[in-house]
Amino acid sequence: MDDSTEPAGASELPGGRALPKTDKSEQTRALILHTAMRLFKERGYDKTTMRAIAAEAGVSVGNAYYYFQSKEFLIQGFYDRMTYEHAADARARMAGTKDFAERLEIALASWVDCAAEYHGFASQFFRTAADPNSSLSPFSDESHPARATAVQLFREVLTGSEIAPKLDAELAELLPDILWLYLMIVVLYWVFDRTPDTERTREFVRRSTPMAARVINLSRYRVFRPIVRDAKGLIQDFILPTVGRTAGKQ
Amino acid sequence: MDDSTEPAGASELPGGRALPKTDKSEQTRALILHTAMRLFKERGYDKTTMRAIAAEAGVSVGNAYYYFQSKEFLIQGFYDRMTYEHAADARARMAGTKDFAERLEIALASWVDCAAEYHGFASQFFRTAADPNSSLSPFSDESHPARATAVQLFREVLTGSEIAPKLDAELAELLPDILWLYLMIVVLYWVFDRTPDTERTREFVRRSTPMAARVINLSRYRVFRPIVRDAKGLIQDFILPTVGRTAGKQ
DNA sequence: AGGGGGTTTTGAACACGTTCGAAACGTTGC
DNA sequence: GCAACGTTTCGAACGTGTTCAAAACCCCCT
Repeated sequence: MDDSTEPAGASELPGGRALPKTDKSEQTRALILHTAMRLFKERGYDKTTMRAIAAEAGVSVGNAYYYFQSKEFLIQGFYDRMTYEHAADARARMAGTKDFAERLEIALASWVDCAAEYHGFASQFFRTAADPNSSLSPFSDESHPARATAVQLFREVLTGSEIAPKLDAELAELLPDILWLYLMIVVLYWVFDRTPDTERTREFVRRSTPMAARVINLSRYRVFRPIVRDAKGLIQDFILPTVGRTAGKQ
Repeated sequence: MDDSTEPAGASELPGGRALPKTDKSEQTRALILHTAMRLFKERGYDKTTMRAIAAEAGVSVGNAYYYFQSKEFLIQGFYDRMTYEHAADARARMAGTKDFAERLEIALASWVDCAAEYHGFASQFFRTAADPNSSLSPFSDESHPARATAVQLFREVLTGSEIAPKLDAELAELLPDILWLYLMIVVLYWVFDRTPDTERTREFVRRSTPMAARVINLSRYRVFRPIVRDAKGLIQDFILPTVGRTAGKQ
């Protein structure tokens, strides 16, 4: 419900964002971001002009650009925050559950819920996120913190479930990243979803998670060894490196 | 090597493009498109201004807009054409091959080859293609012809192979669309690929096609019945409808 | 009090996609 | 020849994202 007022430094990336010289500048920054998010929700991304944001926030256009490299960058802050909120919400919701499929479903459903209010303009900036050169791309270096947070969540989805100990260690290592990719697919589905309250995406999650869980479960059996080994190799060699290898770090 | 001079009507969609009143206007249209493509290749999409295109083509900006609804629409023509060329090239290349995995690999490798010269600016307009509201989206109605062409190609990849008759009929029905989705993943990979000559994507294709073929092969065995059935249901109910159901049409 | 240095803020100016009313052109019928 | 009408072409003007040099502000030092 309430946005605003960044976790203060939590999402301050040393690499790209504006330099926070710590004082009321942080307040201005928050004000601008807050105003922008409100207008985005009210009118959509494209229809919200930088001039409108500045005017509404009571600052000059130039000032907005002092804090945010570009209009797109206004989104990164919100993106980080949502990831963080999602992780917290998902953890809380799956606390009492041990079943892997259920945990996975909860984690994904939680994302859909957290993102719900932004669905209106999500597609408009999804375009930007799809640009490989954009720092908004989920694969970019700038998105690394958010990605790491999400991957960590999926690690917990796994380790908190009863199938965790039964899995091949190497596969268990890869799974969090793979599940994150799975989330990316759900996000893609969600962006394109035009049904009321994105009901179709929710249904998609309900239907697909048990199957995903089943596949992972089956991977333990002897018959599947060769194919699982190949799949692992493929993902390890071709997918994760491109995606910004989170695996193997801490 | 040579672009230009649209197949004359071949890619004229009744829905969206400019109305060709048949005469030298078609020539102007082609001139503009041709010039645009050249400049895109030379300088990239973003760095090519409409003014530059118009100037270079020796027409006014307004004239360019008379033929093309927007800068993005300049791309659709080329997109259609490439799809067409790809289908032709792939067919020729896999003519003598019966092995499914090989045919699949050829079809995908052919795409990478056909797209090679556009890789430079592909990522810049890929952004637009990722917008669900854009007609450039591979899932949009406007892209339906191109999609249908590609799906048809994959149908032939399948029917021309020796495993075709052994497959469950229902699955065989779905496979062309699924393989097209596979191509979309390759495209995604390719867009993000920064290696010289997109060598990594080529390697990805070489490595992933045999595995895909193996999975499809395995689907015939009894043990996998339930999971294959679920997967089929999932794709049929949730993926294809969203994607613009080509399946079931002729 | 007065400077000096960094930080923050400003708004005019720029570039580019796009629009639009009007002009030029071409064809057809007289 | 010319008038009428649809098609094509033009280019000035608009809206918007972004830049930049200068001003305002703030805090510390002397």
